[in-house]
Amino acid sequence: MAFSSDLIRGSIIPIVLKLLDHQEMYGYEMVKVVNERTDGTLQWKEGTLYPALHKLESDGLIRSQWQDGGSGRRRKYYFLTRRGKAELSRRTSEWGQFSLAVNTMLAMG
Amino acid sequence: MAFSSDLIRGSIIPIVLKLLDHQEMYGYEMVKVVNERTDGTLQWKEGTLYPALHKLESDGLIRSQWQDGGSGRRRKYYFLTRRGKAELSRRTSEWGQFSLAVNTMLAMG
DNA sequence: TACAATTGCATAGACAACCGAGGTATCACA
DNA sequence: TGTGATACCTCGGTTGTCTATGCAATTGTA
Repeated sequence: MAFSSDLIRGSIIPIVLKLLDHQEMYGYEMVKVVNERTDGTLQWKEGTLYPALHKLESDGLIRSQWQDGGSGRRRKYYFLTRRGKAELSRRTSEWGQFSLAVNTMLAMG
Repeated sequence: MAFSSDLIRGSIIPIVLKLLDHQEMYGYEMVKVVNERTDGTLQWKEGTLYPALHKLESDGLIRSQWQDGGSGRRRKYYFLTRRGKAELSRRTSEWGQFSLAVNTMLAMG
C-alpha cells in the first residue's frame, strides 16, 4: 500500500533516530529494514532517505563513518549523537501526542 | 504544543472529511473545533485550512454553500459529496495502517 | 459613541520536503 | 558478458504549510 506522501512526512526522522538507537546502520539497510518490518506498509525511497540523513547529520543529530563491508563494498554507517538521543525521545513523545489527537478526531461521531 | 508541520501534513484531509461526515461546517468553525477538541494539541491555522478546503472542493470531495448566519455574517458551509464519503473511509483506514506501522517501528527495541 | 476585538473569508510568497528519474561503482552469477 | 543486486548520491517538479496581510461585518467595552 502506497501512502500519500504527506503521511510519510514527519515520520521519517523519528524512525531513523529509533533505528539508530541501539545499533549502527547504513542508509540502504534502513530502507530494506523498514520496508520489511512494516510488511511493505511503509515504502521508503532512497531519494527520500538520503537527503534526510544528510540533514540529520548537518543538524548534529547523527554522525557517519565509512566502513568497508568486507566484500569491498563501502557503506556509510550512521550512529546517534547525544543530541540525537535527546531528539529521539522528544520526537517519540511528539508522535504519541500527535497520533492520539488525530485518532481522537477520526473516532468522533 | 506545536508540531513540526511535516506531521500535520496528511492529517488535515481525513479530519476535515470526518468533521463533515455528519454535519455541515464552515472553515472558521473547523479551526475552532479542532483546536478545542484536541486541547490545543492540533493547532490549525486559517492559512492552512482554507487552501485545503479549496482543493478538496475542486477535487469534488466536498461542496460549499453560502449561508447567512442569521446575525448577518456570511459563512461558507461545506458538506461531503458521495465521492467525499468514499474518500473518508479510504483515508481513515489509511491512517490506521500508517499509524500502526509507525508505532511498530517506534516501539521496537 | 468610539475603539478594539472577534468573526469569517481569502491570497501571496517563503520555505521545505517527497519522489521519480537519473547517475556512479562494485560484486555475484549464469 | 550481461543482468541484477548492492550502495551511494543529486536534481527538478510538484505540492503543501506557515507567516503575513488584507478586507468586511459584528460584537464587546469603556
